Amino acid sequence: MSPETDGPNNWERQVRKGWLELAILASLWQEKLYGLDILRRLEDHSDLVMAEGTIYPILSRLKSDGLIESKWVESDSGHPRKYYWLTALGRRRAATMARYASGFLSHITTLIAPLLGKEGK
Amino acid sequence: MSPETDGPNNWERQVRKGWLELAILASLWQEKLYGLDILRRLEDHSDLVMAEGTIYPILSRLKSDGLIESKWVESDSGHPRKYYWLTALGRRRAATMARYASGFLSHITTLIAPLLGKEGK
DNA sequence: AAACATACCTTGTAATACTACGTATACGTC
DNA sequence: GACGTATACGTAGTATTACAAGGTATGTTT
Repeated sequence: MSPETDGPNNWERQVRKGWLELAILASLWQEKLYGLDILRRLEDHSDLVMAEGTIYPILSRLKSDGLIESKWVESDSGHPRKYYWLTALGRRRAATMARYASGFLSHITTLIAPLLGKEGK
Repeated sequence: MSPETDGPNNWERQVRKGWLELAILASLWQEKLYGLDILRRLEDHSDLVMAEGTIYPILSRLKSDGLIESKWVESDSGHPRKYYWLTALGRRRAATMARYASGFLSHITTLIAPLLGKEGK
């Protein structure tokens, strides 16, 4: 067992937290998607893995905040799906969040740069 | 009042969360610092503003995890200060976290890139 | 010795996401 | 047409994180 694995990925989880809302809005930037689809895409393309019990409450919150809208759609392969898309407000908010996040990412990048060089392993 | 300021900076807070531990470890990478000093430096150089009630519990946690050590030091300008520095384990952990964070930052950057271009204001 | 400044610390609370479970619809197969 | 399975959505309870608000201790200034 790796010596670094004892308190195992608590901090990984911590760092991933808080980005889910923005990630969901970003997923809907170009296309309408349904819940599990958003989840799978983020899992495939990003490091953002979230449980079903996580995404649905967030989608509810986003909807009640007026950032997204939804509609039930019958599916070819059985079982209906609830598709979501951005409202005008949601689109503006997503862009604003992205700009803020971008600045934040720069700060963090600068902050941790020294720790990425040679490291006395 | 800006039209975007209604649900005000909940999401900003959200995005900042989770990075505090790494930010504190990064602050201690080169030098020993005391609590309020860490807080002020992060406020000046990064976007990471945290309350006193936030930093001390984190410092306690980091210490009980064996990532940092501390020592009281008398100050010239009155009132003693508690200086913190990284342990060997803390240094390894900080480097590991930084590598993980770096990868994560890339994913997020890619994810939000489309939202940063021209935006239908 | 009273007022102020610095620094550290603690208690209670709100928000976020997770685990675990429950519900609904449709398909296949016998 | 009943049963098992797969897909998709949803909820209740819980743990963690950070914050707001307040408290303690030391030293300086007047």
